[in-house]
Amino acid sequence: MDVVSPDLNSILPDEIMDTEAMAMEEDPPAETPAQSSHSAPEPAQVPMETEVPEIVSLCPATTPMQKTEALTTLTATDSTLCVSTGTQLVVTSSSSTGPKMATGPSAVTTTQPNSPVVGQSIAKLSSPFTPTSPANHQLIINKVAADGKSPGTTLLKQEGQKLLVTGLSKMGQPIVLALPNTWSKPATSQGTGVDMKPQPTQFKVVSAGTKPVIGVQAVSSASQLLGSSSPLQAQQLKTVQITKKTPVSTAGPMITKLIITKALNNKGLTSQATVTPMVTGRVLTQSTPVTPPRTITIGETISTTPQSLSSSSSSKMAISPLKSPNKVTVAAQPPNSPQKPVAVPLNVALGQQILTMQQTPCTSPAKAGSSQSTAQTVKPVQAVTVGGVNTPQFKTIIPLATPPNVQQIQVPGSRFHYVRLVTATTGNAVQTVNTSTTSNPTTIQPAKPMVMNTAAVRMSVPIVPAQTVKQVVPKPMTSAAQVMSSSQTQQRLIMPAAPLPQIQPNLTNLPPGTVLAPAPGSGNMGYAVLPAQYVTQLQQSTFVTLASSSGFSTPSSIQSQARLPLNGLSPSETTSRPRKPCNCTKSQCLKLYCDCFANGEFCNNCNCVNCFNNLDHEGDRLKAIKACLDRNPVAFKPKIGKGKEGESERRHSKGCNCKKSGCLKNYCECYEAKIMCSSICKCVGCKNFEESPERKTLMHLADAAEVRVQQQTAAKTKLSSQISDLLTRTAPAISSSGGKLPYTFVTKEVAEATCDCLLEQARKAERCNQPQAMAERLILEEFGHCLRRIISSAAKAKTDCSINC
DNA sequence: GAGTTTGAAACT
DNA sequence: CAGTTTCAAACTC
Repeated sequence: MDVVSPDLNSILPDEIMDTEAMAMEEDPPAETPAQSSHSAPEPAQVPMETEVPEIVSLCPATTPMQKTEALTTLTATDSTLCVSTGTQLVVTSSSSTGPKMATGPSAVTTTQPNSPVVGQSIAKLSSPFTPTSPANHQLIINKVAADGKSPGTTLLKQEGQKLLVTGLSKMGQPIVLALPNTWSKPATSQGTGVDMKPQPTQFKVVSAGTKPVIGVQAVSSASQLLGSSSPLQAQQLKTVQITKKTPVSTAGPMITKLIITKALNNKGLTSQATVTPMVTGRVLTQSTPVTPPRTITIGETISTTPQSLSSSSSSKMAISPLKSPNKVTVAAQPPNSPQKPVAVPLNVALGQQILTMQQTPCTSPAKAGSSQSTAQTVKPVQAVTVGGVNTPQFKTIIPLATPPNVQQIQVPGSRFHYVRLVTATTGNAVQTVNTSTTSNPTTIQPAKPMVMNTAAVRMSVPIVPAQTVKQVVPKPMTSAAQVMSSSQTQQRLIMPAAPLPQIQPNLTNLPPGTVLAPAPGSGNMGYAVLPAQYVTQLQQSTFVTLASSSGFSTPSSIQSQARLPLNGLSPSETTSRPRKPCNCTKSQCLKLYCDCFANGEFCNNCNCVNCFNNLDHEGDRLKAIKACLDRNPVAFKPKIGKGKEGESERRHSKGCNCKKSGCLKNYCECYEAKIMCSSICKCVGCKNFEESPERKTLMHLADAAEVRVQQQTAAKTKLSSQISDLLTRTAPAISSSGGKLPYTFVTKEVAEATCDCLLEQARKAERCNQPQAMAERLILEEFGHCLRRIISSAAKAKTDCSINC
């Protein structure tokens, strides 16, 4: 399973983001199994901004023969990782093919004792993209300086029984990794390939004082599985818990905890055994106004053999920078371990984004399932991407194991009052995921897929708008279970629906409402991409619960929502300014002419004629989608994306072709998206560039007009509110002194007379050809006069009353 | 609101 | 791939 931060997207090496490449990487040539186990590919370490702990100590495991151990006792105090705001974490548990855990800056590489690499068996702090040891099951937390150079560069030295990691943090403070004496041997033994007994390893990285602390605790040595045929290695569990502590603010402490638990089920004893990674993931996000802790629990189970480790099975996880208290729990467990719902509060509002990807040796879960036992079959994966900064899109994929029954569910507040959920007829896992803002920060969830036959499916969808969004466009994946993330505005749920075998489009390009064809042999797995609105509009409530009476099978359910930009518009913009209804008449709203369709949305409240862009014409819609994708594989990707490397400006992916508008009208897609034309545009007479005086003038006018509109709207709203309040107030009309209260003088007649006066002023201004500003002024002045007269009358009446009384 | 302009999408 | 047509939004009156 991969979790990739959107922010990391731009800096992640291709081998990380490209799942295909990863698959290849994880599939070393069969003729070189030994090599793979001893010299795994060098992991690409992802730079990240993480404060480096001043002191890092590594503690040995309790017992060398520890097989399966779930680390559930770690707390924020014993193992913590302090990550500064904006820190990105990429945590990858490596399989035999190579290290698979890496984090950004402030990297700590924890190599298993029996790591193939001698001398680097324990830990490593390195600069960005520094080759790490090929040790399997490595945990790499890579410290990278802001500039990727010396400040964060660390060196790793192993001195006898101690492993020292030296380096300087951003603050120039040395980093020390103290390696217990018991740790030195495993690495060497691994290199020899002799006596590969499990070497329980426990890491504790703790820093003292109030400064950031990085804590990594690993229990058991999964890497020992490599090349080891010992039956004692039935299951090994590696757990890493990283807790982030940030300086306690007045608003409350911000805590981010990352718990990674990886279980390896080493069943086979022969080198011919295959690896069947089972990945179950659950990501729940929930946020509260006070930025509660976020917790992500991802269960991963890998059943493997010594040989299998060298052939495949790796998992990566990248966790986006955590700008707020986070809590991430990643658990990999044996297939048979119980899996329980885990509360994973995640504050999406802070721009976090998590990209979860399933990576398996097989091209699809279906294949994996066909080649493996039921328990070891790669299960459908549920993944959620949480839009973070500039994150364009947020999608949830809920693979099904069975052909679903489509159901309609009334979702209050949703533009689309239906949700297509699919019923799973098989015994595959249906999981109920609950999110709670008060979830236990140290929750560790068993990764075992749950079997919930015909159980109601509930998806609690905490909806929190993301402050910012960053585009994440993962490359096409071969696995049917994927996490899609693109820079589209709308949140989307890909949910099980009726299978449509004839369509197997690129998931990353699919619009909502799409039903994905089941992968061959996948057991009729189907996916439906639902319009995001139904969720988006449910953001009024903290949770959205979708229920299916029949339920559908998923190893886990993940729900999280974030508002994402649409073609460059910020979430707030898209939220506050719903897309216009289309007016298509001839395209049936099944071509990209239709904005609704192009945006991957169903038409709703549109003015279109003969619209097929709805669930009633799902078949036609799907065909149209397929046709569009055939013409343009990225047809449904947002046109506005990030520019070239180093370019922070958004730009049109294709560029415009304007010829007459000068790119200063909304005909131009660049101008419409409020971006300037770029070198890829083919426009003629373009005036939409930085220094263009026309553009500046236009922008100023537009800004002024917008401000004016806002002011007028605000004034109207306020005035209307005041008048309404006066006219509808139910307070006694007679004051305690017996006189009429002033507002009682604003009778219907008075109000009408006032309106007449105002209208007269408007007419007068119109007759005189006064500019609008002057007209408004005259009207407002007249309104002031009217008010004064009313107040004067009220005061006079009160005075008279006082005299009379 | 009707008609025109415009440029992307679709088509050839 | 280029030219043409279709289409719907943007724009003008």
